[in-house]
Amino acid sequence: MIQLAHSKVKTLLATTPAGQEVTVKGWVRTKRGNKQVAFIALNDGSIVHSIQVVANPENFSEELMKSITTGACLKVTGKLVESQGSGQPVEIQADDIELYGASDPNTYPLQKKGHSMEFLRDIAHLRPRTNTFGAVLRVRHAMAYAIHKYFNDLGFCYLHTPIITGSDAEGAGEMFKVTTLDIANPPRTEDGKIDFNQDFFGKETNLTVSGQLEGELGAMALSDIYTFGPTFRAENSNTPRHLAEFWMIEPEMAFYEIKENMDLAEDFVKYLVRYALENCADDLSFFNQMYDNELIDRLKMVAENDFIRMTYTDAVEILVNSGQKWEFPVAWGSDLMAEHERYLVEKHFKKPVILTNYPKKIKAFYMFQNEDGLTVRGMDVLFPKIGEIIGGSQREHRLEKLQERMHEQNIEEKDMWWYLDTRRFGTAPHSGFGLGFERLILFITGMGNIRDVIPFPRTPRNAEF
RNA sequence: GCUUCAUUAGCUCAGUUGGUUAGAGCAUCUGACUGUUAAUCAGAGGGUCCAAGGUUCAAGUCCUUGAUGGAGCGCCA
Repeated sequence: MIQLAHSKVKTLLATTPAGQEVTVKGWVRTKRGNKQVAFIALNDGSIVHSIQVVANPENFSEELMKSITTGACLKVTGKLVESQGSGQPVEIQADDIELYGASDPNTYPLQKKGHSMEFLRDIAHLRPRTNTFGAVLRVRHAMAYAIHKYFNDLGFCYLHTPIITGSDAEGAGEMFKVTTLDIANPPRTEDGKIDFNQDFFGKETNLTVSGQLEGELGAMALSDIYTFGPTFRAENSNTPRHLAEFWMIEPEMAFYEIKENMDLAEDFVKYLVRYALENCADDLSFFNQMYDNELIDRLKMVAENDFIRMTYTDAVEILVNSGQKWEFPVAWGSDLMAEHERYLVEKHFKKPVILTNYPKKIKAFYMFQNEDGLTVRGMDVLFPKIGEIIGGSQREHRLEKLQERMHEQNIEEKDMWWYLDTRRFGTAPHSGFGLGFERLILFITGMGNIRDVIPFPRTPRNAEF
């Protein structure tokens, strides 16, 4: 493995200090002290903590000492010793300091004290340098790794589904158009419509809103696949839980029925929560202390307890008999509103809930139809605070039943010939679901707004950076 | 998209019933201090009160419109 001449802060903080010479490189968080001694908190993003560099100003030029301000980048060489102060186990007695890049304190926007999340969003190019975003980005990385590890260990195959898609029947919301046509003066057909035959792909194309349909094609050959990639929805959604560009994990499994689908979803999420508790302890402690005192307790609760599983019909009965006053009335056949889902998860059960067997009229055409003729085998996993974290279903694998639903929803068979082929040739029961990656990170970190768990959020009227 | 709240110093905010020269903490700068921990102490500088229009003798404050941001809701992951 590569050996660098400098050490990460994370490594040094876990090293037994014996006066050994070390070199560290990072960005200054704070400097304090007097003419006799200066304390520099240096952070390189390897861990939420900074390392304390102790410098005797007499050993360095006045110009250098003045340049060491919040945000400046330094290379420090010195002796790693046990700290005389009580705030940290080790510190570096600096012998040599090199200034890589100064940072004018009058114009550098980050200060040592707290900033609002809204302000930090305006300087998203610099916010990774804060404790909070460093921690978010490390947790985000750890969760991405854990997702691949989980599925790899289970023998799933990572399938790359297309980002540019030519299918417009997915029905998961408004799509972003992809075109190379001159939008000011597009070519027209004889009847005046835009002639997409002259476009790059020779047809109308969009950014994907889901990799599911292509994922099913993979599952019908490799048995168990998952996708993990960016997803785009051109919906004008202005909430702390929606992004126009987000990342989604979509496993798709041949031979899984709805029960196995729920088992996998529950095991998967619990694994990720346990992984975070075991591997992101420093960052989770930081979030628990700074943002949400109940975060770690809540994560443990999710990791250690079974999720509630119940049908839509039973949930409606609970809601009707709850005695609550609803802004939207509860009735069998209508979709559950946020207030209903929150009541079930946060008040009634106080733990995650998986709802299944929804009325077919409110769910997508591809969901498996139950014997009752009324419901389909969809499932939603509902979490406290963030609501729906997973949506999925057992898929309708019977050709005639699938065609029937497509006709009812006016979906053209000719546009979906390749999807229907899986039902024509060796069809099999299969299931899958979608996990919103950023919603997972919201839950794991306890952050309140989805725009603060992705490096560069894309939302209506905002595509800066 | 709907509803609602907000926008005052670099940041976070206060600003009373519309009334003289718009304040605080932090940050910055200067000085003090021999080990600090969001260091502390003393002083200084720092303002197009979101924009445009209106009411009024007088607007940061009231009205209208717009912009931006937050929250709730819808759509969903």
